Amino acid sequence: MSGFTRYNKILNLFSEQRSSWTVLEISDELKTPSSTIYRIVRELVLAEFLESAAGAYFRLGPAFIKFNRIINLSDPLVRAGQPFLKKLANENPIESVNVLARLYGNKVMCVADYKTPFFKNNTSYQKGKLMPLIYGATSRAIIMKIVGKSLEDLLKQETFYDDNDKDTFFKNLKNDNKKGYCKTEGQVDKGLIGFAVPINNKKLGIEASLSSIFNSSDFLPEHEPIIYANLTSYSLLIERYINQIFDDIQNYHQISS
Amino acid sequence: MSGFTRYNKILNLFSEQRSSWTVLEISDELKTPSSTIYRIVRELVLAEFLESAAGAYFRLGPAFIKFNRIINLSDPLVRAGQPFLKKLANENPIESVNVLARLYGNKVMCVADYKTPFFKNNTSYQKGKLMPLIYGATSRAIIMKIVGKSLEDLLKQETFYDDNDKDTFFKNLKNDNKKGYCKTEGQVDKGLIGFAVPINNKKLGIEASLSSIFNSSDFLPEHEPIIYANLTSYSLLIERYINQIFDDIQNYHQISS
DNA sequence: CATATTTTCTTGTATTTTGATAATTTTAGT
DNA sequence: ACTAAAATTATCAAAATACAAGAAAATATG
Repeated sequence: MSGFTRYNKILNLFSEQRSSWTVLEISDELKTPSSTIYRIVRELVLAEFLESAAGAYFRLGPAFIKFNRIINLSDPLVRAGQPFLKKLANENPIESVNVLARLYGNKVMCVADYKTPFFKNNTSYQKGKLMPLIYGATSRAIIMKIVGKSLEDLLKQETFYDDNDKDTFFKNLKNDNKKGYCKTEGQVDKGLIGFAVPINNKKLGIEASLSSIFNSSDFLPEHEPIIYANLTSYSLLIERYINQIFDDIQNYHQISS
Repeated sequence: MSGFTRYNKILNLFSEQRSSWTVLEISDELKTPSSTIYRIVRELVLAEFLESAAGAYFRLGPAFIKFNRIINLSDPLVRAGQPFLKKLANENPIESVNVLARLYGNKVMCVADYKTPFFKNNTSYQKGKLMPLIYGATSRAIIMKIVGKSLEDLLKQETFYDDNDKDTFFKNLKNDNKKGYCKTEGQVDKGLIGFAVPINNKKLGIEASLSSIFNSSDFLPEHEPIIYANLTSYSLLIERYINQIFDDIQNYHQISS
C-alpha cells in the first residue's frame, strides 16, 4: 500500500452502512499495524478529511462538504444541467423525479436531481450514490453511446445470468441507440418507470444521461411522445449550455494568463 | 511536502474562483517539478478525487460527491439538524433562511439549510462555504461557548481594527452568552438580520449553531421573542436528537462486534 | 485516584518518493 | 493524413520518508 492508495483505502472504508471506525478497526480491516494507521489518520484529520467522533471513533470530515460545493458551482455538467431539471419536471405530463447522472468508474452516479413536490415515491438514484451500470434507463442511456473496447472494459465486471441474457442486453442497447432514448420499468425500483436520453461532450469527456422517472401507476402510453420530446429537447439545451460553459472557462484561463 | 499534504495542497488549489488547473499550472504554483505533479495527479485521478477536463485541465472528481452524500446520511449534526430546519422555518413569523453551521478549522461552515419558498435574498452562509469566525450571529453563537485557551487559539488568526474593537467584541460575546443567543445585523450580508443559538455536544465534539436569518425590512421588534423561543426550543430538540443518534451508533457498533 | 484505553513518540531499516531526462502518446493545425 | 507542439508516461539513482514494534505519554473510564 503506497501513494494515495494508502489514504484512499482508509477513506473508502467509511460508507453509508458503516460511517465510523476506530483506528484499531481500520488496522484490523486493512491488516496494517495500528501505529501506522494512527499516523495516517492523524494526517487525514489535520486536512479535515476525517474528524474524531466520540469514543475513539473517526468519521468523514467537513472537507468533503467544502469540495462538494465547489463541484456544484463549477462542474460543467452540474452547472449546465441543474437549471433545466425543474423546467423539465414542470413540462412533464405527470409527477416525476428528474435526474442528471454520469459515469463514475464502472458505476453510474446521479449528480443533480429535481423531484416535483407531490411525487410520492423515491428513486434509488440519489446524488452521490453509486448505481449499477446495466440496469435502469438512467444508466443504460449513458452506456448506449459507448462503443468498442471502451464498452467492453466498462462491462468487464458485469455478470449476466446467461449468454442469452447478455445477447438480449446488447440487442436492447442497440435498439435504444437507434430510437435515441431508453425506457425501463421496475429494473431498479419496483413501481417506477424511467425514460432517459444520453448527454455527451467529447471535448469535456462527459458521458452522462438525463432522465425522467415516474410512478408506473401514473403513466399512460399517450404520455410517452411528450416525455420523449421533453427529454430530447432539454438534453440538446444542456449539451449546448455545456459548450458555452466550456468556452467561458477557456476565456477565463486565457484572460488570466 | 510529504504525506497527505502533497495531495491536499493540490486539491486545495481547486476553488470556487478557479476550478480547473493544468499540471503545469499546479507545478508553477507549488514550485514542484511537473514530473512529480503528473505522477500525483494521476494517482488522484485514479481515485476519482480529480478528473481530466478538456485541454489538459483537471477538475475536482466525483469522489467528493460520493463522500458528501455519506456525510449527509451519517454525520450526527446533519442528521439531527436537517429534519428540524423546515419546521423551524415554518414557525418563524416572517420569511427566513435557517442554517445549521459548525466549526471548520478556524472558519465556520454551513452544513444544512432551509429557505422558505418566498425568501428573496440569499445569505452568504451556504453548505460547504467557509465563513468568517467573528462576524455574523451564525458564527458568533458557535464561539460564544468556547472559552480559555481553545478560544485564544481559534482567534489567533483574526485581526481586529484596534484594541477597542477587540474589547467590544469580547464584551458582546460575553453578553450574548449570558442572554443565550446572538443577534447581528448586516455584519455579513447587508440588509439581513440574523439570530443564532449554540448547539453543543461535548461527547461528540460538536461545536455548532442554529440560526434564522431574515430580511431586515421584514423584521419587527415584536418578532424577537418568538424567534428566540423557536431557536431555543429547536436547539434543545436537536441536541437531544444528537444524543439519540449517538446511542444508536454505539449500539450498532456493540452489536456488530 | 487508579486503571484501561487511546494516542504519540522513538529508532534503525526498508520502502517510497523525488526530479532530471528521455521516450512515448495525444492533440491540433495544416 | 502529416507534422509539430504539447501533454503525459517511463526510467532510475539519490534523497527523503514511511514503516514496525515497543515504550511513553496522554486521555478516558469507572
